[in-house]
Amino acid sequence: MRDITKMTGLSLATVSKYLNGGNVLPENRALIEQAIRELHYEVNEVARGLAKNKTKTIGVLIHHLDNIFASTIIARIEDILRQHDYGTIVCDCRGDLKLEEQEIRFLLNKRVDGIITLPTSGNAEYLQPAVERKVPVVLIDRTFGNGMFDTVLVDNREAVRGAVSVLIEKGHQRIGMICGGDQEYTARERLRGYFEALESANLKIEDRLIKRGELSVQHGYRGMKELLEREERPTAVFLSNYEITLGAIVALNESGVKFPEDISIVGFDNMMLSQVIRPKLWMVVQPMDEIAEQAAELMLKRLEFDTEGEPVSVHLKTELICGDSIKEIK
Amino acid sequence: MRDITKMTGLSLATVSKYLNGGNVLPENRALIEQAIRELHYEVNEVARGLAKNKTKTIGVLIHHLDNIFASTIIARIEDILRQHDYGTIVCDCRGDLKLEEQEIRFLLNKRVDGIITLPTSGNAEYLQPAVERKVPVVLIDRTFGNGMFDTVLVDNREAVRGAVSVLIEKGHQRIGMICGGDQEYTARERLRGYFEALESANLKIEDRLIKRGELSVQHGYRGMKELLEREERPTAVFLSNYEITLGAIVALNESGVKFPEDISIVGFDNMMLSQVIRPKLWMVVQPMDEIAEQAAELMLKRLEFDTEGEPVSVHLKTELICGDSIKEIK
DNA sequence: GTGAAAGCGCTAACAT
DNA sequence: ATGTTAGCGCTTTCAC
Repeated sequence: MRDITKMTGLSLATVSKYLNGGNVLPENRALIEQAIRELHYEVNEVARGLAKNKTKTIGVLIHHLDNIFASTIIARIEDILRQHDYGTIVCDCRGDLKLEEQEIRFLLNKRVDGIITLPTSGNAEYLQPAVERKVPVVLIDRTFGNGMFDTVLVDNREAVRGAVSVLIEKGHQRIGMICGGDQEYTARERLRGYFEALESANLKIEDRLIKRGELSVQHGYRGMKELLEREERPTAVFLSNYEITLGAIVALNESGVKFPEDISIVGFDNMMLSQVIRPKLWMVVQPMDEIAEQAAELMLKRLEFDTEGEPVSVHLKTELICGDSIKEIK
Repeated sequence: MRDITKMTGLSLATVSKYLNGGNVLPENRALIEQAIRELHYEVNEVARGLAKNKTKTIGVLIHHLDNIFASTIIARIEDILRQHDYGTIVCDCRGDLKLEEQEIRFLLNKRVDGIITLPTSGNAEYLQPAVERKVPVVLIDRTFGNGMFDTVLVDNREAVRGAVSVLIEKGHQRIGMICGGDQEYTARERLRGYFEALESANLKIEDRLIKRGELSVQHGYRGMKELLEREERPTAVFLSNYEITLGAIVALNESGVKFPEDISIVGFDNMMLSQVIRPKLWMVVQPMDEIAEQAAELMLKRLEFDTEGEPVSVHLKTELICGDSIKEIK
């Protein structure tokens, strides 16, 4: 930049003004533009960040980056933010609470302008440093119910209730559920949807049919195996996320149990899976793109306008895709 | 930081030294530590970055973040780098050459210390700015054959040759291939492996059996459909990446064509898929973790030691997973 | 519209 | 071991 002033005879202030879109005499503008070209000048965003106290980067903290749901959303968010000149620093805390806390500090030290997160933790404690620094936070997929942050959620409860109701309508009474742990908001909501469906059909809730655990292929696999071993097998099982669905299907394949003949299933999260697997899976799918868009938009709004306004909560609908993985019984 | 000096009566230099692990009198150390605690002080990495001309962040530029191969690798890289105190700015250029070029500048302007990339482009042009600034670059999965950058590759050609040879051994003569476009290094290599296998078995290469296109579910789907429509159907098809495999299987399911009875297939990239899909898929799998680890390590080496040494190229082996998706014929 | 000067928060000689 | 000082590359106030 100094070189530009030398080359043009203008001052730092003028050049800076030009760079930031201010008014400059046409002749000077031309001068500067030429200098920039000749010198291959590019702004040093670090210096600018220091001077402006804004880095034009926002931190994205998620529980698992190698998770189709998360990575799809992040990809879209990144895309949108970049179009608004924001970069994103992505941190994956691998489902580790300690790491999650550290990562927030890490991002804050890098002076990100905002944080978008798919939380691991069940409480907002770890976000305290961000609150103190008044760095805006947008939550995706999970919330803490304290109403302190902008949030993008999906109607998990409703989605599961609907899907399980379909099972019930088709005559299923003993319906298994493989889901996440009670400490997770999303898992709790999905489980509640399951309960609600059973209750409103006056079916009894059997704890042995519910397999709580990680949202992992492993857990899906083991959960399904355990359900299959029971003397009174469920006639249908709800699989409450993508990884679990995958694992459960592996278990079925291995055990030679066919769906929907021997057992009915409904999966979650990945439309593609429902098309690839034969017979076609019934599946609850989330509007990933919209989740991403809403989250990015909420963040951009905070950044450009009302830094202090009331937290906003966006609720999105899921969709139930019909397939052939449910058998009508009785 | 200024507050710390006031609180402790020490100078900026001393505090800075402490923060950077220099020698400080035990008493002063204690003083500083207490001040830090009371003030909730955290380094401003932006300011530090400006002063040191090192940002401790490295840019990761990939063609598609919502791609299981890419996101798995990125997740692991991010993990490793963070353990060495490096953050990562992830950019997804969505397979767009223009964007890819822009993103490099974007990263450079953010003054990343290094760039790791899974390139979209077939030539190194867009990396020129990085070279000029002497920012180290590590290539993953694809190379430009100019030997200018550290690179982590997989034996694509060998992998496909091996897999196709298995098909041939099992009696297949008309073997289809659905793969990426000729402008992609990886696609070219895989195709060459296919050719080599056919040639060494003295089978003729039929261009009509080769479906070049995007590495997308779409292309896999259409490619398979087209192959199925031919009057002389291939008896086997090699599917040369994960998305293509997925798409092809959808096509098979839709068309009611069963594997391995009606057609044999070998997939690529995702072990999980091979377990979930029934019958079990034969599949070439890449050592994702190792790819990530090698890439991260190459980058760290450049950063900490020989910034000027000769480019290193790491070659990794793939694995061929046996399944039930190949029928022995004749 | 332009320029001079102060300052963003930190590091790195250099001198003590 | 500690303090003084200059400076990293840019923005921004305030005169002009």
